[in-house]
Amino acid sequence: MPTVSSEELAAAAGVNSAKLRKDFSYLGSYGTRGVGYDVEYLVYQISRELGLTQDWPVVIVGIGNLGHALANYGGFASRGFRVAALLDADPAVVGSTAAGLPVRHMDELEEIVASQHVSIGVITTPPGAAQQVCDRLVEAGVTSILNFAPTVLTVPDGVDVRKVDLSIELQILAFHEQRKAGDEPTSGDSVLDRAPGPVRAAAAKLRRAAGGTAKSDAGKGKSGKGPDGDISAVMPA
Amino acid sequence: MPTVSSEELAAAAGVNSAKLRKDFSYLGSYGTRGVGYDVEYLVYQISRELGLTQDWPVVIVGIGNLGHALANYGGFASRGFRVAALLDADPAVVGSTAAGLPVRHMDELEEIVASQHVSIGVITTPPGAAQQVCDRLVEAGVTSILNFAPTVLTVPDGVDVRKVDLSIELQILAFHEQRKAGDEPTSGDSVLDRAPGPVRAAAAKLRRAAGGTAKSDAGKGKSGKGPDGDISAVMPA
DNA sequence: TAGATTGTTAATCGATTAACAATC
DNA sequence: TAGATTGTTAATCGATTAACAATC
Repeated sequence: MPTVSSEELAAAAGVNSAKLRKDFSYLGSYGTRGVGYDVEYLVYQISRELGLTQDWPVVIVGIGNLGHALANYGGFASRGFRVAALLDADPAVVGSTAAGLPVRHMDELEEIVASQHVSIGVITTPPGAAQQVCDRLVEAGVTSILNFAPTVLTVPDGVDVRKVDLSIELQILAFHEQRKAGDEPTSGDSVLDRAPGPVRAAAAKLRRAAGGTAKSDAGKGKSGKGPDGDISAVMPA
Repeated sequence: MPTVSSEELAAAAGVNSAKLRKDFSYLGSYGTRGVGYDVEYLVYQISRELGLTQDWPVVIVGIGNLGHALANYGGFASRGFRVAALLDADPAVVGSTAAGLPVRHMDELEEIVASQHVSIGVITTPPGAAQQVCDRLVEAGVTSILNFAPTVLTVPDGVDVRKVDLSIELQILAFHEQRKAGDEPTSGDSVLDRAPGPVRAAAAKLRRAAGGTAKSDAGKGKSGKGPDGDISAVMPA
């Protein structure tokens, strides 16, 4: 399939074709009127804009179960992420092997970051060590940090931090479960249903989205899609 | 602090107070005019609506590094999630202990789900086993599945699946890194800047959001917040 | 009563989408 | 040329927010 139309792509993604064309137009004019988009060229342009064509060396600090799991994670390599080093402060762990790489001591951090031009660090330490590790990463020159520790990190301006809370998705599932069960004290209804007119309508809409069959893959039509179907809007950050 | 006003809460959260009041109103009228919201009562009502006051037994299938890490994850218990069982198909793993719980054989799945009323299953198996495990969870009565395997699962209507891709957040960081570096081939500018008028403005807005200091915690003012600051809008699902 | 603050209406703002000129 | 499809404008839709009556 050498080319694809906005209509086809939009149908596959479950979105409006005008929105798709408009979104693409922000990247430039990569389509051909009367023909569509060249698939290979489009994939390249989008990949490039998202930074997926670059090689990103990362260090993982804290090689417990989660650090191990991430080191082995297949999805990293395919997105251009390369594990430059695994680091730990525990002498009992240093020297062992994970995902074919040796675990090195934290003291080597600065040298590794400098020599391999590492700009992204992943923190998988226990919560108590996270801020200290973060400070050291920043000091060494890392400017983006992915934090799996349940700790809110403080960083200087110019450094990005993203926090991954592994229980967020479980909370979203539980929210839906609760609504599937319809086990509210009063007659199976949520407080939302006791609210007046427009609120009740919004509640019904929420319930349809929650009880629907929102799959993890896109393109199964429009039900459960869009802002109304995204219950994460009402979940805490 | 027994009560709090929408103005205070909005300032702390970095949102508009009218929006906060409107959002709260969807849960009911829990405030008192001239006074504000009773903190304890509000926390309870929101927790209840989100399902955080319930106990949710979950099974974790696939006790490799990631399964181990999740079993040990402190955030689960505090959100009402209780690990009902750890399961694996590998006889070499069955019988070992993780997070103080014995790893049990997959053959016990059906009995555990039925007797402990498990409605949520977590899949941390290798990708090749995920669909098979998923089918069996569904057959056993599980209606919500959290999938960490890099596999798109097919489930019947009425079953919710959420897929966790551990590299998504890394991709977002890399996207920002790319823009910090400003290392586009042509004079440090993105293709976005070569687009006409309104598009260039949107691109500049995106760059401000990307290059800004978006921290993982809320409440540091409005910069980098809101839809414009959420780069995930342009990331693939 | 006077001051404070909610809950909600109405105005504003921005995002989505229908429509269509441009053009392959 | 006729048909197809993009890129963009203008209309529509929905979400956010200013404003304020209700009321503690």
